[in-house]
Amino acid sequence: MNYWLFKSEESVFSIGDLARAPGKTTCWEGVRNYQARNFLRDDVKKGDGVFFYHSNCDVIGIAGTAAVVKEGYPDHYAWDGSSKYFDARSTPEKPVWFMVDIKLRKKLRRVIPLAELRENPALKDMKILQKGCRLSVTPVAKSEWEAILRMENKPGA
DNA sequence: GCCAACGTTGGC
DNA sequence: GCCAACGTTGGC
Repeated sequence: MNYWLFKSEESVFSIGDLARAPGKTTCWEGVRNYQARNFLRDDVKKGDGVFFYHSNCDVIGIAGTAAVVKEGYPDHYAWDGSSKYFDARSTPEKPVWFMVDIKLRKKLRRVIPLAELRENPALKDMKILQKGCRLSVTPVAKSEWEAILRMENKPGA
């Protein structure tokens, strides 16, 4: 059982969108970075915990939690010519890109802002907080997972 | 295999 | 909108 953080631009797909999705479940399509692809293909397992992170928006931070309900499988948007995620290098025979399915566990009572995450000493080694980290899928340590969940009810603490 | 140019990400 | 940091591309 591992933990992850998935980034999403709030205006593209938000925690609210996930809550409204059928079965509160969505596939995590469109990851087009090899390092993130490797995580999705090889390491993200059913039952793993996922932090849902809003990027590029007013309140940047962790908006909710989700669980992996389906392990890595080919991202078929890559071979859909009409998709913005199309990539001719990927075929059904030799898929290049992979995705998983996640299901909403819960929307947090507040978005835990990035600035607060940075202030928490328990999170100083967290991947997402490292300078220049642009990976959209990153591992989260168990201690980090628990520390963040404790922040939900402690605004400004 | 090097590396400059370019495109993208994402916080601010 | 700006710009730093990063990943990818492609010429050599």
